[in-house]
Amino acid sequence: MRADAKKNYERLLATAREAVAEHGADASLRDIARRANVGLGTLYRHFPTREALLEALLRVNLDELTRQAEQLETSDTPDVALTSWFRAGLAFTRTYGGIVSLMAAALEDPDSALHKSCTNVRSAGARLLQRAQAKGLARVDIDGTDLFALMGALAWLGDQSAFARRVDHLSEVIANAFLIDPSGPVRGRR
Amino acid sequence: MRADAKKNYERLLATAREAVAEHGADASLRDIARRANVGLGTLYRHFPTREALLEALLRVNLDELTRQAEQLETSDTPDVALTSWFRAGLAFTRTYGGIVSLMAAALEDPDSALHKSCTNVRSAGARLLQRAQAKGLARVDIDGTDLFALMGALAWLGDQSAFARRVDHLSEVIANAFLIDPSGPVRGRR
DNA sequence: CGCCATACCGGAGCGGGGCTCCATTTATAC
DNA sequence: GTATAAATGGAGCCCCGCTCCGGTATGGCG
Repeated sequence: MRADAKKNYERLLATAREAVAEHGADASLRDIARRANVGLGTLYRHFPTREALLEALLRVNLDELTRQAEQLETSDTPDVALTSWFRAGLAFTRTYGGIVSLMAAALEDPDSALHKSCTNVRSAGARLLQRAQAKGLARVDIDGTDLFALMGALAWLGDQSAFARRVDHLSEVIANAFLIDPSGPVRGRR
Repeated sequence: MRADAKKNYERLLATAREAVAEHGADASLRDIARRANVGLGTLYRHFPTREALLEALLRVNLDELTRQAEQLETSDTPDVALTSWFRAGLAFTRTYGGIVSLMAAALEDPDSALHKSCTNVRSAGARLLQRAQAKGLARVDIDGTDLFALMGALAWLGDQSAFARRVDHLSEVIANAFLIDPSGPVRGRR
């Protein structure tokens, strides 16, 4: 890669980070190019699709999330491991607004730049789930995609200002839904 | 209202119904006007905002949903009443794609044309929930807004093609999360 | 050092969207 | 039949995503 190209690439990425943090996943690409002092054509050459740009932005975080799951796979309390990973995933979705629908779409589109990262996350979560299921600590009628879906649903709630502050509470509720507490869950605590 | 105005109003509504059914809540207003053989200005006079148009489209369904809840309030099995209303609400969100984020936003915006219908639905659901809670059949750390949020989250899942076919299953899972079965729930049935 | 192939750049241009505004047309009351 | 207020419709403005290509700068080579 030529020196000027690399410079522009990194400029774009930095600017995109700001813009997406500010306006969510559907930030204006034209605006990003403008703010990076770069032509629109340049942006599109480096990132042919919006997914490609977001992939570059999210790759680090998504890989980190997968790594975390792998690390938690050795835990001897698979239920705790599962819920804490679930929380971590949810926390990640808070870094940028509106990314979760892109990710959901990417799951089904093998050509999306986000496809691989997303399926990686899904499988990582699936393995954590399976370990919990094997010890009778989680419902067995749930699979990795269901787990991803529930995380996505909660992430969507986090994007809606009417519901955002209830996400923590609702994620507990939903976690209780797929976990099985052998000592009998204490429900309706309030 | 002048006769021609009324004619156009109804044409627009009919066309909008088709277009929104086809392209979801963010269907092109320009396109709706075109397909209704009506100027864009005419559309905007009758429906000054997109919310206003959707309000006209959804009013019937939303009122029906509220009515159903009121009817179920006399049920002597409040848990069954709650879940069947929850399902009905979910079924409603399937009539048009992408309406749920509009509704979530309307909940917090008193100026939205959809505000009243949405808060009505929320309160109707809240009453059903309270009855179930009073008989110890539902978690008490949940309120009407939480219920609305969970319905919205499932509706969002229904809009994502990767998750749509799991909605029925996941709605059972989530229903189990806020219901309390006194005989002890049979979890992980599969 | 200077030259040239080529990788790279930028933005004009296209189609489409939301929304406004007002000259023109039309319905209706008299 | 006419006056008048109501209603119309589309041109116009700005934003968007995306493509395409004439111009420009870089880096290797003589």
